[in-house]
Amino acid sequence: MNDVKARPEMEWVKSGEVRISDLAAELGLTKGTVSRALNGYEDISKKTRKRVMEAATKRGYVPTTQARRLAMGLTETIGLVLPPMPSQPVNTFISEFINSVSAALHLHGYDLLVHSANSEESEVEPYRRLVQSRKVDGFIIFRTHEKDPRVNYLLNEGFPFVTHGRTARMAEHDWFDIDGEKAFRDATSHLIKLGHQRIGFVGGGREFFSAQLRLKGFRAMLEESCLEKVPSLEQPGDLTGQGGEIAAQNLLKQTRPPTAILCANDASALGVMKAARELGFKIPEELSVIGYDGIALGAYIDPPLTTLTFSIEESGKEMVNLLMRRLKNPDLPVISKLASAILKLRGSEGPPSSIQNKYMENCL
Amino acid sequence: MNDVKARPEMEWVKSGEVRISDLAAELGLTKGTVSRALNGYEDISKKTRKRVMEAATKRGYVPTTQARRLAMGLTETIGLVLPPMPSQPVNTFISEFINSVSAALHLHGYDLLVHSANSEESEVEPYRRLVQSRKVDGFIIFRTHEKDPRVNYLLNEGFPFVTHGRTARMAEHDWFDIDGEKAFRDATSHLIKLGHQRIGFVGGGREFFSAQLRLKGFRAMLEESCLEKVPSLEQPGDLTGQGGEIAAQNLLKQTRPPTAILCANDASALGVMKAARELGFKIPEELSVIGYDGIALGAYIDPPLTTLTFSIEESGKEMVNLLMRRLKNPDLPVISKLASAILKLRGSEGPPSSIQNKYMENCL
DNA sequence: AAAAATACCGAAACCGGTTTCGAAATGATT
DNA sequence: AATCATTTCGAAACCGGTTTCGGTATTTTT
Repeated sequence: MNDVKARPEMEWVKSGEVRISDLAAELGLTKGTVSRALNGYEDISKKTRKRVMEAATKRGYVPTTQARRLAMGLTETIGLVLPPMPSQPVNTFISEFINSVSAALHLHGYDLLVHSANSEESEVEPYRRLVQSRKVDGFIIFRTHEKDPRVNYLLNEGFPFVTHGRTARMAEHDWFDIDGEKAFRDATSHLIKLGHQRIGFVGGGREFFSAQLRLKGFRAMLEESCLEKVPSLEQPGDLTGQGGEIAAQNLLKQTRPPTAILCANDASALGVMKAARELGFKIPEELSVIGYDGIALGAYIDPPLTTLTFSIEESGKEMVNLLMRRLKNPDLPVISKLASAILKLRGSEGPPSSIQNKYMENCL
Repeated sequence: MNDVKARPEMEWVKSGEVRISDLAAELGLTKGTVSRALNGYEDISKKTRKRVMEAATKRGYVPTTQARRLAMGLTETIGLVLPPMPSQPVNTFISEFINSVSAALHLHGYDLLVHSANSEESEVEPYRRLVQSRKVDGFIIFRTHEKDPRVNYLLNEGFPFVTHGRTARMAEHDWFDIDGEKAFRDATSHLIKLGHQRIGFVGGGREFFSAQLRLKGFRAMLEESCLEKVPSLEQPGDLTGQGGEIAAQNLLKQTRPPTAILCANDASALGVMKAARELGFKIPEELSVIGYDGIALGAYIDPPLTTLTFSIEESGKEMVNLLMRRLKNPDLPVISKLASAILKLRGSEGPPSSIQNKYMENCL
């Protein structure tokens, strides 16, 4: 029927009825002794330890978390504040990220407290509340800004945290990031090698540092390849499908539209593809599109979306490792880890149609 | 620069340094009195209450959560256990759901503890751990099975919870659900009215009760419309894109393939569309496809996916309301709420090509 | 003005653990 | 056998709040 009776020794005793004092009384010991026996202190004889542990499992004793945490002065909980979401419907990233972070934390005996952000109040307010009420021992922050008020606040408080993404103060805190700059250099280079000369770029909002770095990688590769930087080919976006649509319209209605568009994430890439279809551009024959994020869904559309992908699970694990290290020893020097995204060719890019290929100039 | 100095009265005092005993000493009161003053007890004079509250805000006092919770014997925390995720890549639902639940809980002063499930262990194990260690006061469960071991366990323990989705024991616990049966009746009816006679169905795995109900709605409407039930047109699925692909191949390679396919969720619908493209079926001219979930991304593919949609935010809110009611008074009779999904026509369905329309028979 | 009722606050127990300290019991040393 | 070192556990403080109970001080009643 179910797993409930998989533990015969529990004899249908409801959980959570037995306290440490019950156990102590039953064994003729004090609760201090029982506690030390259970926690592996050295000053407990093998015999009593065995006796205590057997009684504990027999009675199904599990220490009450709240009491333990109060006594030990820590919460064994990490906070994760979700960004306001109305603007980000296509967010498969977040659930995977939460899942991997939660799993990694669990290995260290930590819990994950997920808090939602209220878009009306300041971005730091949730953090402040969690810090002041001492609900968490540390934070995992993602979607960093270059000047990030959350980072400023926590640094000022001396409160532990790790970011997913760099900030202007990255020398002062632990962080994990994907090398978006290199990723976009790679993607740009790939397009250039295919023969593209006019490449559009759909950005991800000035507020996100990572989006800036992606743009930087794009520009760097253009320059390296002696392609002129055309301001009108760089369109702002907002990491949403809608933003991608608008940006694509701005790009494709130009007299000399780009033959390829690089997008700051997959959601905008989908918007770009939609707008392109509506304007009669065939992908990839007349327009190459490349996204970033590697969302699984991209493999199911037509044509499948070429994208830059990375392991969300690894991200979660690494960040948890960084944070645990920091919690164990707050005085360690800050460290960081930069992982790389890989270009996953799925078919939404290809060589440009021959017409345009006149403007090729030698780089030297 | 940031919001840190938005509170001048705090004077750069690090948070969390002041305890209730400090406050009491400073005011010449006992901590009991301070506590009662802060918590609105009636036996405190207006004057002292004012004095206490002013001192509290001035010193930036915030009670330590762990201590409060221990004293009050509750955790003010709700647990949410994520299903093992490797099989569910297209999961925009979860993040939105977490967000809305978290926001709703926050209004009641509750926190959300998100736990990940380990696919190797029993499904109830995470719940058991959280119950025994008293980390949460209640659970929010989603993706229910008809015979759900988690529900069995919690009912047996008498532990509060609400499910998103019904179960075989739905008379014994609070639940919220979308009326998937009606939704699929509607969708099927819509297809029939368009002229479809052979409609395929891609299921969602026998283990999910909701998927069963969707199938039930599909069958009911077929029968109501005097269309014969063709077993080979009902394919099992697993709520993933891959499952959809396989199911679609099984359907479309038949000698008389369906002219429309109804899918248990959007992810499988995307798989179906991919397989259909690869087999040369034009959507919606030669094949109509309808999904379920209303994922935002469906609007960006070609053709945009017609789907059954519902408000995730409402789901979260309602479930939290049900759970809060239960926590306040555990002895109340169980209640439930059934919301309905609406058919969102986006273009992946249409009338069948004329060839097939021979088999129309009169229903009476 | 004495008695009764009320307002207000202190004292102390309590929530359920952890950890320090010291004492008793045991074993080793000379 | 007396002394010293070790092992092992009890006692009690502590974490930081909440809540019950009872006792003054004050006000109201008669």
